[in-house]
Amino acid sequence: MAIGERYEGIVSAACSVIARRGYHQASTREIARAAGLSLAGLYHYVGEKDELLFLVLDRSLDRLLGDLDRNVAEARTPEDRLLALIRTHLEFGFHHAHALRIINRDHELLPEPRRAEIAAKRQAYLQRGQAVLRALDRHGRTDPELFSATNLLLGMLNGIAIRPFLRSAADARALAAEVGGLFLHGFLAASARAGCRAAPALGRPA
Amino acid sequence: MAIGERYEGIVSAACSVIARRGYHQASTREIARAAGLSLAGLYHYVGEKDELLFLVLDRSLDRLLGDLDRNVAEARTPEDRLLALIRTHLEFGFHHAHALRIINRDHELLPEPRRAEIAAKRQAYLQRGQAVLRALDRHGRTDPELFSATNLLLGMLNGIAIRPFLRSAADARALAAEVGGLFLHGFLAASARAGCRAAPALGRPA
DNA sequence: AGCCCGACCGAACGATCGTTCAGACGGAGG
DNA sequence: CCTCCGTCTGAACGATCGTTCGGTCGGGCT
Repeated sequence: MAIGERYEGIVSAACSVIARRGYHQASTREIARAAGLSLAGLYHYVGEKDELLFLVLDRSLDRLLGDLDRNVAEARTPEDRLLALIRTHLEFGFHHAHALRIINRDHELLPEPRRAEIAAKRQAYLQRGQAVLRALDRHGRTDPELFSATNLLLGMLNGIAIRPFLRSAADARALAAEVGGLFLHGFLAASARAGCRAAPALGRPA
Repeated sequence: MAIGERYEGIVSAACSVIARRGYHQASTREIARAAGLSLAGLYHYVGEKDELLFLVLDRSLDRLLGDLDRNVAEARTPEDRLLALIRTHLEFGFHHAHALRIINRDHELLPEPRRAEIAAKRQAYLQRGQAVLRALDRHGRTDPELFSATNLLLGMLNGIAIRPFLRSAADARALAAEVGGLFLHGFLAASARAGCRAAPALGRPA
């Protein structure tokens, strides 16, 4: 077995066990068993349990950010960049469901200073989304408004990326188109600041 | 101290501690301390730790469903019913942030059979949302499409209800109007089934 | 051959967990 | 007065947790 291969096996075992049981319920013994090592053998490779969670989070966020930057860079229009972001997130949720689950559920459980390092990468992801929306804005939205809109979008994506909606890669792409259409129309049309009540062109006169 | 008052104090102490620390990290000793009892005193009122989580979830979901039904019944149009749902959810998130956090984060941790009982109430809430969207649909969406749209909407709401966006009740109302406008435009305008690419009236000719 | 060192294991450490039990306290009912 | 019962407690139980330590094994180097 090549060196480092064991290490990869440990990280992926930790990802699987932590995703299924939650970080604090995932015992080091169970992770060691999933990785095919004894408990002491696991501690030969990692210093403490926190390091396992950090490894999973750090690698997953790096991959997600890499996918996002690659896919957004290929898009030519602001609309396509939004659709690329949505598609990237949903495809990541399909291909790495365990990792996304941990990112959204267990990211607060890390002790400092590793928690800050992960939080920075999460914020970097949020800012990518905010930049995409800013380029798309027609209403002169302020930064706080764009920030909350970004959270709305990511909330939508995470709400469906976790649950078993995505059974195939085609599902992910179709759902991306659906979410893209819905959010794009709403974001472009809605006047965000005023408490506008309903769509004016509803065919229902007051 | 009136009878039952202690019980209420225990439930609210459990809600606070579980929300802050997570269910499995919230020890029965800490909950007892927060309720002003000894550990054994807590067990005089509660059979096991699971019961504490169940009590918090059950009461919170009852209150959320009650609020929703009351507010939706007051609305006269399908659009207003959607806005009432959004406002109800965000106001619940503001007034009972601890409870909503537990509902969204710890609802899977209950053992059977209580887990099924809570899941039924969660599904009842989802179906309320699905019914509101069905009445609003113009595109003849199928039930699975309405189901995923409901999850999109609730994902948006939970994404912002958790984080410290809501600093005041006025914030909750303003954000409800913003979310309502955004989602309503998107839901009414988007053609959900086809993979429509971008808004056609963007002023950008292909 | 002798040696070293990374890989790995069995067994144990102290801490904390959920839960239980025998009993103390105090007021109500006889 | 005594007794009963609901309320509440200190102290402990066994289980499981994260972590550590002493030691074994085997292949590469000299």
